[in-house]
Amino acid sequence: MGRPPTNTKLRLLETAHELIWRNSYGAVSVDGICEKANVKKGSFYHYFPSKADLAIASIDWWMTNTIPFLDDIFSPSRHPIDRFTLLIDFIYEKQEDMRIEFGQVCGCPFITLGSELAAQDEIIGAKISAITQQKMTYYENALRDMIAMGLIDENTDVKLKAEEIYAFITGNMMLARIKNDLKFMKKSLKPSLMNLIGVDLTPADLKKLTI
Amino acid sequence: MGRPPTNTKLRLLETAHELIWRNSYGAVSVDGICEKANVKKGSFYHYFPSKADLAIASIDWWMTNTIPFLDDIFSPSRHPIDRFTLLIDFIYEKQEDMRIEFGQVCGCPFITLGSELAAQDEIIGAKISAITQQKMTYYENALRDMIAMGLIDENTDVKLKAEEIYAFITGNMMLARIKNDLKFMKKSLKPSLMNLIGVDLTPADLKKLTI
DNA sequence: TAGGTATTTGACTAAACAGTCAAATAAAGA
DNA sequence: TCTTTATTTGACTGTTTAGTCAAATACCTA
Repeated sequence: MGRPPTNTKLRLLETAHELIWRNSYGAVSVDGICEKANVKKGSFYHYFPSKADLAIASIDWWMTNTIPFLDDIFSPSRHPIDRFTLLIDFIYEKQEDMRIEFGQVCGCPFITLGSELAAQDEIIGAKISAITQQKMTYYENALRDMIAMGLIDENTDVKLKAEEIYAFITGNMMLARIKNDLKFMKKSLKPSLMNLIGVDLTPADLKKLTI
Repeated sequence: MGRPPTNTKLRLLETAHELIWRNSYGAVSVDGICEKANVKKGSFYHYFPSKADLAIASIDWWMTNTIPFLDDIFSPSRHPIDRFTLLIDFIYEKQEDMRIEFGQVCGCPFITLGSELAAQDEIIGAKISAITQQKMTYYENALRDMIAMGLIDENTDVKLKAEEIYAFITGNMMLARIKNDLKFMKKSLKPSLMNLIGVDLTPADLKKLTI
């Protein structure tokens, strides 16, 4: 009964995500999103009560899209070291795709938006904090498996280490965005991360970790 | 001859820096800066050709202010380990000051602004990249001194390690801003950093590194 | 084919925005 | 006191902004 749903809402989410990721929340207007998504403004406000609400919804939508990839990458069936190297591959490939398509290394969409808006909007701050926590949980599990396998020091504080890993990857993505340059990420992020985690690899194995 | 200079330009730089740091470039208007600085709009455009120019000038001004502190912290007369622990103290104290004054952990002003604007404005991107490089040079020198003193592995790649350190500290500041929380920075940043650098400390020494 | 419902439209507002400018003013030196 | 020069003022413009709304439309079901 009634008119069936369309993909308008989805188009708005996708477009908003892309434009905000490439540029910034402040630099993107509702008009700009509507034009790119081929949606009239009235439709926009039919689906979202405000620009901020769209930004929040697009974060949720993107995270929902990302979880299956993380579930795959951090599958307990994988060797825990492979989980982290696959994670870096996943991040690098996405960044390289963006760079080729838009000429711009875009970094992490959550962190970029969170950094811009956390001080203005508590809801966004809380949302990004929750995503941060969610991602660190994947790391914690991998670290626990590494301890069980004797790959890292059994006294490793996994919560602390997960936070370190997250800050390290985040910092690198941010710098890649600012410099618009993926060299470090390509050449050094994997071996540096292995070193941070505290896993002992032979120099030969470390060399193989360049993407 | 002629009317003497005033502190108007300086007031604009200070105010712009504070407002943009606390909020974001996009959330701060020229009118807002003028009002807070008690400057009429005509005066603003007497000193700066555009809002973007003021942002760039305020970055330069802030970096110029910061250099004497970095020179002191990274003075070759200090023990290289102390240089890094003092750096973290310096960062933490500033963040804690901001949190108390404004109720908001503000993170690194350069990185926050760079992340927001790098994709829109090449000049800003290049400027922040240069500042990044400048800061890493301090780290490189300290690392070389650490090698000379036998504190870290003599095969350490100092340029690479300096980049890791910078990304790590940056990532932590960013997360502190997003979470509006300095707990990790207070409790764990110093020992985690020492671990990243690869300096061997006794557990007792590590415990002392909490701020 | 008629009725019900979600979607779409386009014209609208009011505020905020960056930036302009000619005129007024303040002070130092001659 | 007069000239010179930098600074300050406030009123102004035109554009962009987020957000509103009543009316039109599309499509499913009965």
